[in-house]
Amino acid sequence: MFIEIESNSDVPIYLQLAQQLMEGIVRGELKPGDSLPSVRAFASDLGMNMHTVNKAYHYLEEKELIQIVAKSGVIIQPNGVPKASEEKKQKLEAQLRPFVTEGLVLKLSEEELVVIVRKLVQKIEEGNE
Amino acid sequence: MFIEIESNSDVPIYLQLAQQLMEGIVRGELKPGDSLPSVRAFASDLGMNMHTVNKAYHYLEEKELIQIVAKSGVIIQPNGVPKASEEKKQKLEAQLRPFVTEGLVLKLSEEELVVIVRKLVQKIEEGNE
DNA sequence: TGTTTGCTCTACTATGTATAGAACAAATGT
DNA sequence: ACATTTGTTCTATACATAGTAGAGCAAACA
Repeated sequence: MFIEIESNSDVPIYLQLAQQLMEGIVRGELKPGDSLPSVRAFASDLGMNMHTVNKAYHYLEEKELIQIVAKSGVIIQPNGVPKASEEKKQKLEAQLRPFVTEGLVLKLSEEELVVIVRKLVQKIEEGNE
Repeated sequence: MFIEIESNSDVPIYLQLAQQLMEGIVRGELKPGDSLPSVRAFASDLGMNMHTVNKAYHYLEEKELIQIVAKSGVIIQPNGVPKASEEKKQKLEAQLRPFVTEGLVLKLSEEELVVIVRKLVQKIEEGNE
């Protein structure tokens, strides 16, 4: 599991970390039950602060993707991630809306937008870029 | 053109405003050459600060969707919006990536994600919700 | 000529991000 | 049993963004 953080990005580094861990889960590099590094060890590895890793972990815990066991460690959700509820799908749709709007205003067609999504799915599942 | 701002949203209100104006452009409610309200009048209408409207306008100007003519007013890009360059498409793809990841980690299939995007295109073009 | 326009300036508050160091109590490893 | 490691909690600092507020400017407009 290779983590790359862009310190110049406008995306907070705790979110970059969380997102890359999510991609690891999608790819199966991180399997249910796998343990993640301690906040101190991970922070040291990545050259960031303990609290920043902690924030990423809690972000993933809120999404029920990992389990944080106090004074013990952090593991990937052992039972696997349940499929998105209708509510979560709607939240995702709402979050997606501004970007679809941006595409449309830049004269991209529905098909072009679909192609972008399909390409992204491939990239994420294969671990490209 | 109806604008609705959610003050409880985690999306900054200047962005909410800019996004809804973009949807207006997509729908053709705002046509090239149309003028937008002055920052003061709009702010008064929407119950927000002049500077917040100003920020939304400059956000849209950076995207070349409107033209701000100092001491005169603001108009929708008169020549229409040029189609997205390859660079802009890639930027959009990068912005979309975390949300596609989120969908995949919640066990949504590629097809389900595509359906969400198609639904969104319809909603935005028809002005639903 | 008086009003409206976007622009600029300072100012203040609130929130989020990131880092830093310290201490705590429970789980873990030996 | 003991020392280490664990996530948690606390205080602190620094910086950026968001939002509001009020004032003044010079040019465009009617």
